[in-house]
Order: sequence, then C-alpha cells, then structure tokens
Amino acid sequence: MSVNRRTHRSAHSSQLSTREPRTQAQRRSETRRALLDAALEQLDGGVGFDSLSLRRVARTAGVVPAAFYRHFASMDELGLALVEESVQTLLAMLREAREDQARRANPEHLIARSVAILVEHVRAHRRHFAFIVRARASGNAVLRHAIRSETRLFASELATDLARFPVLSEWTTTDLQMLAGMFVDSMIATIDAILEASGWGSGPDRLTPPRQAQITKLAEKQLRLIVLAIPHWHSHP
Amino acid sequence: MSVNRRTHRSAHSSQLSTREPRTQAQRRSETRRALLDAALEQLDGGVGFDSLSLRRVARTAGVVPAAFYRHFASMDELGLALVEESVQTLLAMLREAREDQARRANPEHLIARSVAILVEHVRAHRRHFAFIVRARASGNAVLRHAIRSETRLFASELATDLARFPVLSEWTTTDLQMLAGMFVDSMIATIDAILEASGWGSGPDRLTPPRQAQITKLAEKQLRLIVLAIPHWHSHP
DNA sequence: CAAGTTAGTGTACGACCGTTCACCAAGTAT
DNA sequence: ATACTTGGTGAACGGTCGTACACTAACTTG
Repeated sequence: MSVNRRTHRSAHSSQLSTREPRTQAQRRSETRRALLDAALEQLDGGVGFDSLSLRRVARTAGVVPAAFYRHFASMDELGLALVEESVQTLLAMLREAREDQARRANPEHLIARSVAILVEHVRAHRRHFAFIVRARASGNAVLRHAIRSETRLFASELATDLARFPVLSEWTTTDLQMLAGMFVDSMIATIDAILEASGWGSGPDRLTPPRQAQITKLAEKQLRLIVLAIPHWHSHP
Repeated sequence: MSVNRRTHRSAHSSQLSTREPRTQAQRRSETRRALLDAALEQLDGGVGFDSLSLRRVARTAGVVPAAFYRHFASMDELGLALVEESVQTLLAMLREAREDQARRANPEHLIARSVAILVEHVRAHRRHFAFIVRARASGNAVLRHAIRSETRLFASELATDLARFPVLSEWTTTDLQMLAGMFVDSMIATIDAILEASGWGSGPDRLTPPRQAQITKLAEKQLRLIVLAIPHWHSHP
C-alpha cells in the first residue's frame, strides 16, 4: 500500500526508511493536494470532467476510494476547488499583464506583450487552463455555472482596467463589458488553440515553435482588429 | 416490449391495432433515427457526449442494447453521424443568410438580419446546435477533431462569401480567414449564450423574450465593432 | 412457397462505478 | 500516560456499463 503511495506521489525529501512523522495538518493537505493533482493529471490527458471517476482519481492519488470522502463530499466539490485554484491562476495572469503594461511608457507593443504573457502562462499552468476550457462546456451544471460566473467576474475586472485608457474613458459600462467580453472570448479561443496544438498534455510538450508562432500571430491579429475599431465606436440607441 | 416502443417513439400515423407491415429499409432507418433522436434528446438535457451511455440511448430509443450495433459500431460512430447532420444544419443556415443578403439591395441591416437568422435557427434546431457546442470541447477526441475540422470548413466557406464584399476585395486570404474565424467564434459564443439562457432544453422554452433581446443586442454589438474596424485594416508584415 | 437475409430479442459475463461501514494506526490534547 | 480525534484501510453492496452470442420473427429473394 505505502509502496503504491511512493509510486504515485512525488518522492519527498529524505530517505524512505526514516519514519518521518508529519503533523496531521500536513498529512491532510498533502493528500488533498494529491487528489487535486490526480484530477488535473487526468484532465490534462484527453478526458473531460464528466468522465472523471472518483475511484480513478483516488487511485492515482495513491489512496483508497473511501479516503476521498475525508476531503471532498463529492467530485463536484473537488471540481469547485479546482475552479477556485484555476481562477487564481487567471487573476495572477491579469495582474502580471497589468504590471507589465504599467512598467513601460509606450503602449506600442501592448498587444504583442499581452499575447506573449498569455501564451507563457498557458504553458506554465497548462493543467489549470485545460481544466477551465474543458469544464466550461462540460456536462456538469454545477461546474459550468461556477466557471461561467468566475469568467464574467474576470471580464469585469478586465473592463475596469480598460476604462483607464484615454480612448475608452467615455465608453459606457455596457460597452466596456462587451469589449472586455470580446477580449476574454478571444483569449479563450487562443488558449483552446494552444492546448489543442500541444496535444492536450500528451508528452512533455508537443507544441512546436512554428505552431506556437502561428497561434500567437493569429491572436495578435484578432486583437489588433478589435483595437482598430475602438476609436471609431459610437454607442448605439 | 412493443409497449415500450410505443411509449418512446412518436406515435405513427394510423391505428395501433393494424399490423402495418414495413419494408426492411423503413424499419432500419426508423430505428436509426430513433437512436439518433434519443442521443440528441439526452444531449439537449444537461449531459455531455462523454457521459452518454449506449444502453441509455438504446433504452430511450425503445430498443435493446444489442440492437444498437445493427446501426453503429460504437457511440463514436453515432457521434460522427450527428456531426454530419448538425453540419448540414449549419450550412443551411449559412445558405439562408446568403440568400437573404442577396435578396435586399442595401446592406444596412445586414448585421441585424444575420443575427436574427442565427437566433432563429438556433431555436429551430436547438438540439443540433447544442450537440455541436457541447461536443466541441468534449473529452472524446474523435468527435472533437471532427467538429473542429468541420468548423474550419464552415469558416472557409464564410470567408469566400466575405471576399465578395468590395471593402474586403483586397484582403489577403489569411486575413479573410482570420476575420471569418472571428465571426464564427462570435457566432459560437452567441449560440452558447442562447442555449445557456434557455436552460439547455429543459422545458419547452425557458428563453424569455427580454433575455433573447439582450443576447441579440450583444451579438449585434460585437459584430458591429468588428465590422467597424474593417475599413481601417492594413495587413501586417 | 421455400430458402435466405436481417433487425431486433433475451441472457449472460466481467469490469468498473459510487457509497457504506467497521476498523486501525498515528498524531493530539489533557 | 490516557483518552480522543482524525486520516486512511479493506471489504462489501447494489447498480450500470459495454459486449458477446444464440435465437426468433419478419421481410426479401429466388
């Protein structure tokens, strides 16, 4: 049994022979993490959240099925925990983009920079992004709504950022929300393209540089087109 | 048994008592249809294609599980048949939009008309659209790729339509593809919104008129913004 | 009308699933 | 040191699943 655990969980620091007592809190959070990671791992392979089984998650986490319930009342609950995690990743990305933009005076390469940050983040946290994009259209209503609502929140935050640009200072809130929504949609499409091109996590990294460049170019083009329209916008009756 | 069939399959023409002999071809295609419809029905409820079971599909089609294999070698194959069907619906919509646009001289309300046609089609063929949007991000790799490829084809067809507009006559093929892709993405987002708002088919129609109007307005806004950018576009190095 | 083909039936199999429960060992609090 | 709490175990349950196979009723072909 403990052999199984050593097989699946990443090997800890020191020797295997030492008993290495852990506090209960440690023990608890380690297993919880192992469960979350197991789920993410499965999701990163081609399967969707719906066809994710409690037993398989527990198994890859190196734990007996019943132990799952010590941490989550159901798979839904684990899913919600993953949503929370993934949203943190998203917000961190937004924050980085914000700071990056604040750091440089000229907004010349703003689009290119933003896309670069996005691509970089997707590669760094592929599993979180994969989870979001997948569960977004999953059959699980709970998760779907949770993600939808978090996504709307994300768009709102982006909208307030956008409001700071002089060109957008006069835009109505509704129009800003619409614009932010379009950016988010484009972002999701780009994430989707990257994940699809990288084979949904099979192997270390199947996303070839030329393919990545192509996706990047496309994303930049789309954003450029949208940005181009902004100065000519006038709100409608 | 035949009671079950009568329960699930839509009642045919005449009396139930008459023996009503059918040709084998009829028999075959009727059951096949019943299977496809059963799948669509399930999909229109909240479940994704992944968590669609051969047994349940057969059951709601009023047929024993083994009979499924007389028509499809696997659920994947049924899925591909649904893709084909749904794509036909998509193309029909594109055709209608094309003819509608050809019919009227002034392209004034072109956007509003296009959106209206989209919304109308989604309401008329909700199950097909639900299937496409759902299976697009499903865990099933076969279906996902089939839909992706068909979607690309659809975008290409739209691109050639766009090329006929004078404003776009000088655009490169790549840029046109990008533009068409954006329209398709926006379309998918709108479809998604409609389906989400109509409660994924629960009940006859939970999409309230104000909500529909709101979604329509948003879709039109997004398209209007994109269109606004077109005259100012210049291809990039 | 006889022989052949075919759509659908009924049964059975092994595999996996989610959930439960009594139990145990190890960390914690007194 | 003792009693308590807690995370994890192992076995068992009833249920659904996909698939296989022999069989039958009905349509088709000669």
